[in-house]
Order: sequence, then C-alpha cells, then structure tokens
Amino acid sequence: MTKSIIRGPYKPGRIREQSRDLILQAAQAEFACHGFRGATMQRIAESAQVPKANIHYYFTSKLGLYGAVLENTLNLWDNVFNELSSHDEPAYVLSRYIDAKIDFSRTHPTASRLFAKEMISGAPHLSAYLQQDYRQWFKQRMSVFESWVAQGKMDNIDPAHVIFMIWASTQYYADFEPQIIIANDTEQLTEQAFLDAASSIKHIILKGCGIH
Amino acid sequence: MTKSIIRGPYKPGRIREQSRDLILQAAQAEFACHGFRGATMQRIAESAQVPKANIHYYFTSKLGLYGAVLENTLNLWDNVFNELSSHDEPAYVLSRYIDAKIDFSRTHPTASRLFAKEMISGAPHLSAYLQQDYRQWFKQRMSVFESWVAQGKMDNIDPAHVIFMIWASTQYYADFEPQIIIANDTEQLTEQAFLDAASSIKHIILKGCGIH
DNA sequence: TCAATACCTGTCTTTTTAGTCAACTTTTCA
DNA sequence: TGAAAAGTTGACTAAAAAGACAGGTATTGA
Repeated sequence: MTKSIIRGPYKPGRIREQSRDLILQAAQAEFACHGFRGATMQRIAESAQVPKANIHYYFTSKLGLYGAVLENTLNLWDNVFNELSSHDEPAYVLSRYIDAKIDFSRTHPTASRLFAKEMISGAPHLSAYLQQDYRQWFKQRMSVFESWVAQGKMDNIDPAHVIFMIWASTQYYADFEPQIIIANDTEQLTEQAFLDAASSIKHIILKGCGIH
Repeated sequence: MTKSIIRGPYKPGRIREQSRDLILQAAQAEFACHGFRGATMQRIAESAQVPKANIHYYFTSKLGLYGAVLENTLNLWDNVFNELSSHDEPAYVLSRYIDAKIDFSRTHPTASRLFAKEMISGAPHLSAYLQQDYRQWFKQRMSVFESWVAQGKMDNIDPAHVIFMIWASTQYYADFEPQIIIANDTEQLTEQAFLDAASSIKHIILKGCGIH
C-alpha cells in the first residue's frame, strides 16, 4: 500500500481525524440540503464514499452526527461573529463586518444553509447555543451600537433591527442562491457578484443609519 | 349527526374542499418545519386529525400533496408581490411594499418558512415558477427602479440588491423567529414588534437609497 | 325513499431507514 | 516481528415509511 507515502508517517488518531472530517463534510451538505429528518445515513455514506457502518463506527447515532456537524459549523460561525469588534468608527466596523459576512456566504454556503434550516425548524438543537454564546454576543454588540447612537455617530435606530438586517441581507446570498441566480440570468454566482452585493449592502446600511 | 346544523346545507364538493383545506393546512406546517423529505404522511395525518388513508383519498402521493401545498402558498405570495406596483413616488411604493412584506411574515410565517426551506434545498420543485412568473416579475420591477435612478429619484444602486435586501430583511422575521425571540428576551413576537421592524427597515432602505 | 355517488378508514404490503454485530484488515509500537 | 489496538465492512434486524385497497358510511338529488 502506498498510504504511508501519500499521507506521511502514521500518528495515532490521525486516521480517526481524517475519516471523521470526511464524514462530517458529507453530512453537513446532506443536512443542509434536507434537514435533520430528511437526511439519510445512506446518502451521507454514499456522498462520503464510505460504507454506512463506517459512519456508525465514528458517530454513535444520526443525532450524534448532527450534533457534531452543528458544533463543527458553530466554530466557523463564531469566527465571523467576532469580526464585529469594538472600534471607534462605526463605518469601519460595519464595513468590515458586512464584508466578512458576505465572504462567509460565498466560501461556506452550506454552513449558512445548515443554520438557516435549523432556525426555520425552530432551532430544536440550538437552544443551548442561543441561550448562551449568542445571547451574550448580541447584548454586547447592542451596547456598542447604543454608544454610537449616544455619541451622535448614527441615527437613533433600534440596533437589533440593524443587526438583523445585516444578517438577513448577507446570508440571503447563500441561502436563497437559486432565486438570485435566476434573477441574475447566470449559471453560478461569481466572486464579483458577492463583492457587488457587499458594496450595495454597505452603501444602504451605512447611509441608511446615518453613518459617515 | 349535527353536521348539517354546524356546517349549513350541503353542496356538492363542499366536503371535498373543506377536507382538502384541512389537510393542506396541516401539511404546510409539517413541510415548513421538516422539509419535503423530513415530513411524514403520518404526522400530517395526526396533525390534521384524520386517518392517513384519508389524505391519500384527496392527494395522489406525498409529492402530489407537496405540490398542492406549494401551489396554494404561491397564490398568497403573489398577492404580496403585486403590492409593489408602479407608481411615481418610490418612497410611497417601497414603504407600502415593506409594510406588506412584514405583515405577511407576521400573518403567514409558515408560508414564508415553506419557501425558505424549498429555496435552501435548491428549489427542486419551484424551477417552473422561478423561470416563469418570478423571472418576469423581477425584470419588470428592475426596470421601475432603473427609471427612478434615471430620474434622479434614488441613488445609483443595482436594483437587484435593493430587492434582495427588502426580501431578506422582511422574511427574516418569519424564518429566523427563534433567533429574534431570544434577542428580544420575549416569549413571542407581538404585532408591535413587527411594526417596529417595518419602521426600521423603511428608514434604512429609503434613506440608504437616497429616496426622499 | 332509494339508488348513485362521494367520502371514509382499518388493514395490509413493500420499501426504506437507523442501527447492530461479528468477522475481517490495517496500523501501531514494544 | 508479532500481538494488541484501531479501523473496516457485509450482512443482518427492527422500526418506520409510503401507498394500495376492499369494505364500509354519509350525502345527494330524483
């Protein structure tokens, strides 16, 4: 076998990590497309090109696999969330954040869709996350916006709606791709299309909030 | 039986219509929550409080039922679409449209979620609609926006992104309800919450597009 | 009132699904 | 190098799924 040449010297747990990752990748796509109930272990196995029993060697059950996929995806998510850092200039902060969100939609569309599906289903598997990290993050950012309003750096708008508008607008380009593709009369969305979207969103949000 | 007293005099086909509607209602909720594959005829039957065989009396198959639900929902959708009529004043037209969209999110959240799920799955059952009515509607409205830009009534922004932003922002309040509820520290969204959302969205979109 | 028609549903079949398991191969490391 | 550990998988089981259908009941209009 040429494995040791191709993959380099063996380390304990290396195969485990690699196989798990392969399965998680396939599972993310399947769950994003069909939701938890609609996904089947068989299709995930075929997509990952492993026997179904192999999935059950690494994951206890379908629910366990789904949990692992969600956890995996939450980490990516948090990185983008943290782009909305504290900074004196709202124009700079929001511009960077919108760019980061649009870039996430372009580079991780299935991650975005997975969360959207979970939310639409009532987020039955995300309540812990929503109650903890999300809630905390949200409150912190709210206070940043409020300080901007107090300093006259932006219009007096409920920050929650601004945040929702940014999320909704940026995630739309991942979640509603078929609609956008048909409207654009194209086969697939180019990087330029995402940059244009970011540009329009930034224009409307910044100007709309009275940020200079 | 008291049916004739409760339901009034019988007309041919009246029972059919009533039963179909009951099932469609339950099916919409189930499909919206679990998607086409994740939904089961059994749960739809339980939710509608009819035997499963009764569903198969009115609908040929699961796919047939799903198609009927989609068609049913598309009619509601189109009514809201048509609110974005031609009119001289962009401020008036867009305000009315945003109000109508937010109101739809409030009064028909499951309809909104059903479409969102279908879109995220790649819209496999909506290609006909997207290629026909949707495409046509979109092009027409684009030209309205373009005439506004030409007349200097709004900033020179690609209208597609404005439309997407309005859709995304308004539908978000139906599709991502769990997220919004937790951010709002409330049990459920009140009508006032929707009115506030509409108000903020209108402020940002109109001002952001340079519409007076 | 009384066929004819429409409506209803318990029971059955077939297919698909999640999950198990024991026999097998590969990898590791002492 | 060889035995223990890790990884693999074909074949199985039990549960859940969609759908068919025959034998019923309710409704209608003449």
